[in-house]
Amino acid sequence: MNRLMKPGARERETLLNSGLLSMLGVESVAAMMEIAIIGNLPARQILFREGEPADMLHCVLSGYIRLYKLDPDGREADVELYGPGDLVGASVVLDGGRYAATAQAAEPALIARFDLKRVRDIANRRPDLAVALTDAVSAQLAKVFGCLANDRLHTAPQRVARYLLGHCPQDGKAVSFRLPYQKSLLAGKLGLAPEALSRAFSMLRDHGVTVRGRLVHIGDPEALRRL
Amino acid sequence: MNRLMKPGARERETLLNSGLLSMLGVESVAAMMEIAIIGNLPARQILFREGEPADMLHCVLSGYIRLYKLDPDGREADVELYGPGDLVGASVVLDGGRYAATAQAAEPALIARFDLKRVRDIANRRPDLAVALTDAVSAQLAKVFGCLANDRLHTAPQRVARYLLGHCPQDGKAVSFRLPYQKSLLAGKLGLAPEALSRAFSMLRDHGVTVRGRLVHIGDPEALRRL
DNA sequence: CATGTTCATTGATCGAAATCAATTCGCGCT
DNA sequence: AGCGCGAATTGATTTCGATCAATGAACATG
Repeated sequence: MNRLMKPGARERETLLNSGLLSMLGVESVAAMMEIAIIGNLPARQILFREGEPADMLHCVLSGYIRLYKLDPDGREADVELYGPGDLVGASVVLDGGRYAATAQAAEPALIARFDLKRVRDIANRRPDLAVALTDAVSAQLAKVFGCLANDRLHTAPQRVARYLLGHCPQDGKAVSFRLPYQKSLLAGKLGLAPEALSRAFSMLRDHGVTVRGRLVHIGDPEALRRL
Repeated sequence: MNRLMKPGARERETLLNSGLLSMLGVESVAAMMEIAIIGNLPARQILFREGEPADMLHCVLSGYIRLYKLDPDGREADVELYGPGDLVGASVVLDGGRYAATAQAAEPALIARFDLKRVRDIANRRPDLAVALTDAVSAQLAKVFGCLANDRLHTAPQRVARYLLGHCPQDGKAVSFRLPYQKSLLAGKLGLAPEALSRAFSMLRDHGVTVRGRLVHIGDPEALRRL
């Protein structure tokens, strides 16, 4: 990783608004800031690999981090996609565990890193950190439950429709917005091959969805909700 | 729920060996025992429903609890299956969240219930509880990641083979064992229709797996590992 | 021991999505 | 603005698993 450094003003600002730090009291925030190390990752850089001893907790400041598992013959399955404010690597038992999956920068990214041992030390002294960690991991667990059920219950076009709805600024009226990352990433996140995502988009054309490049226009959100 | 009661000697013993309590110091154990309520559930009883305000944490003492999500038209997708020692309902933010899925007793079950507010109070005083909770939820998260990747990467027979291998007492030699629950439950856990599980078993017959009722015999674990 | 009910298996059909292959498009570069 | 490469689309094919329907096995019940 390039350019390890202490957090500057910008990074502190972003960290303060992150899922984890925003839950903490001022003293715990200070303690975490103290041990934070900022690093920037070039695209495709591996943050950690499945099975490695886990020694770091990470928080995304900008960019996206893809979490995936490998099968014996090298195929990859994405299990999570972390964006700004998200905690990466919390699926690890706080003490002495190993990473459950591989994390890779999907694009150039800025992250904060925390030494896991020191996090644990702080958590043992400051319950608000421990509780905030539990909350963060619980929220992730709930999200993955949703993803798993979504996979098992819905077809590709339905999953895409739900994703779009979840990213509509408001509800009810027509909207346009930009996909936050490239389509192959989105496909992975939804558990689809890129081709399947493409086909899903073209089916949704009949339901008022227009896509050009990363620009998506949704004519009638209600129609999408009904599938 | 029938017969609410304080934990007796048997229940205390089981609780002490549970995933959560076994990680705690004696004082935290005592505090948790203090607020534990034992209940037994008849088969099919609902413990809580998706979307309800979450006010209880549960620990399975015996039996199995099925966690599932519903889609609009009433179809169910199992997302987790909890057995003795497992923590149910931890996918809930500790403060004021709602249950992310529905929990149902898959068979007659004995559980311990903890008032979530009081758990949070204890966690705020006793870091070891907060940290143990984080660990428990982290472990669940890692497990679900594995499940999601498994779903996306492997076919039905492969998933069944992996399940069987994961439940083999030892490795390398032929073994027999009993499925811990009925096959329809196993099918749900693996994200399969019961028919698909049946077919998977019959394919595995050609690879040294014999099934009669709940009894499974595995002739050559190595053959299974190679698919 | 008989009986009814739930659970499991088997067969046949259908639909959804992975895969392979071939263009085409969009985007970053100079 | 045009170039070039990776990303995205489209088409054809195949595989896998859901679903429906019917039979068979296991189990609790009286």
